[in-house]
This record gives sequence, structure tokens and C-alpha cells, in this order.
Amino acid sequence: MNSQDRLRDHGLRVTGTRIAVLELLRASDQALSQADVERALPDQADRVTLFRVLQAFEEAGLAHRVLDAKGVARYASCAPSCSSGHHHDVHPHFRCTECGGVYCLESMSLPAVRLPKGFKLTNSHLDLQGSCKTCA
Amino acid sequence: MNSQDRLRDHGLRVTGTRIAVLELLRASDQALSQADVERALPDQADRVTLFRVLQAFEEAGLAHRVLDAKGVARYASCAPSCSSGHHHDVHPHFRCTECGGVYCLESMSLPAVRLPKGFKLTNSHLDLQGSCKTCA
DNA sequence: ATATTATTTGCAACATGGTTGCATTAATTA
DNA sequence: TAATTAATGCAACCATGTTGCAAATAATAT
Repeated sequence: MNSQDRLRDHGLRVTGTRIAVLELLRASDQALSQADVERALPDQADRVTLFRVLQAFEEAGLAHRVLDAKGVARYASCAPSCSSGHHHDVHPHFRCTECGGVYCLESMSLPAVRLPKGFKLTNSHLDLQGSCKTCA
Repeated sequence: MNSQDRLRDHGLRVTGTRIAVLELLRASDQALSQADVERALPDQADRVTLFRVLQAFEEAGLAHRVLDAKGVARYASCAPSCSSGHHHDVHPHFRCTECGGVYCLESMSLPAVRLPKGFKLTNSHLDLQGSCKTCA
């Protein structure tokens, strides 16, 4: 499905910036930070707008939000099955310590865990660090 | 071992602030952010000093550094076996989405993983989210 | 096509966490 | 106790994240 239709389907208005950002995310094999987006689309929009676009994408189920090794937010285009408030990014992430890149390891599954009593689990992340295929 | 000796053993000078921070970390059952430390030890020291104390602790192997669910650094007192540059914080962490707390789950072990080819693993983190024993 | 309306955008401004440089002060040592 | 070396406080800066509000634009109804 093209980006315009995906925006519409998720209840977002279609604007130049949103199309550009969504195409960028879809074309990338790794999660991008807002700074990455600004670099890739210079003069496309104000940084606040990009912030809000990314925020809107996450709320609308168009992009997952994941923190990199430094705690900075990065966004990866969602699978079609994601919807507003319902994300299915239940897969491990690989964080490259050289380039800072974040890769979604879609094919791997998360391990089952058992928590100490009193703790209630709602979400789990397996985060791997090392060198990515480009840096190693 | 008392905090002064631990500082000395790890090659750090003994100062009032360092003792206070180390005791605080050792007394806490969860990882503390710099803001937590400032709140717990008001007027003890400048925020830059606390920043550097925490930084020094990590480098010296006195405290682990772990990011909370918002990407903010938190510090937990190390096991005695940790040393400068050699940390043994290979255990899952639990991040409470209510209070922001980070708990080290020392007793759990990490799952073995297999990476796509080209990726080199140096470190892995299993991060669990939910409500902690106090908030649930 | 045009007017209406609801949303998105840009700008200014601020918050927080992280970080450096440098002069001053304090801890170790000789 | 003097000399040396490291820690501290302060001012200042950077990046990321975030809000309020007026101006511009997309969707909608006419």
C-alpha cells in the first residue's frame, strides 16, 4: 500500500512532510532518530513538526518507537498489522555500539520469563548490543 | 566492607559526597537516577559533582549504569566482583512504568540468542516492563 | 469551485539531562 | 607541614524533548 493510503487508513491527514517521513522510514532497514530524519530530509520541515509527525505515527500505529543505546528515541515503520495503540513490536532489537543503529530482529522470539512475586509484567524487550553487519 | 574502603580499593579518593552517594546506592534496592540522588541528598553537592561522582563510580566498577524506560541513566551499586572496566551486570532489569523505578533481577539469567550473520554480539539486556512490587 | 472547519505547521520558548573548561578547594604524599 | 594531585563549584553550553499559540493548509460541506 502506498504511503498516502496508509496515512489515511490510520486517520492522519496527508501532508508532504508526513509522506516524506513515512517513505523514509519504510525504506530504511533500521530505526531512525529524529536527527536522522532531519538529516535525510533537510528543509523539509521544522524540528517541532518532525517531532509531532513521529509522535503522531507512533500513536496511529504507523511507527514503533524504540530507544537506542543512549536513550534517544528511534522510529521504525510498523508492520501493517499495527494499529492505533496496538503495536506488535514484540521482537528483539539490536543496537550497534559503533554507529548507533537500531535493527529490529523480527524473526527472533522473546524468551519466557518468570518474575519475583509482586511484579506484574506488561512488556518485555530483549536488547542485543554489538557491531552491526556494516560496522563489524 | 565499608564505603570508604570500597572507594579506596577502587582507586578513588574518599570524600564526603562520594561516601554519601555510595551509601545511598548500596542502601537502595533499585537503580537511582542522578535526580533521585539529588533529592535524597539535598545540598550535598553541585549537580555537576554528582554527575562526575556517578560517572567515576561506573568507571571504577562501583556502580552499574542502566537506562530507565525513558532513556535516563540510573545507577545501581555493583557486586564486589566488579572492577574498573569490568562489569558483571549480566542480569535482566525490570522497569516500572508507574514510578520509573529500575530493579536488577540478579537471580534471573539471560537467554542465549542467535544473530543474523554479519552481526557481532558483545552484550545483551533483557528488559522487562510493568508494575513493580510497590506500584502493582 | 468555494467557503467552512478542523488539523497541521512554524516559531518562540522552555525543561531536563548530559557535558566541558577553568579556577578554587580539598585529599593524599612526600 | 609543604607539595602534589585530584575533586569540587560555577558558569555555560549542547541535544533531545515538549508546550502554547497564531498562521497556513487539508479535508469537508455547500
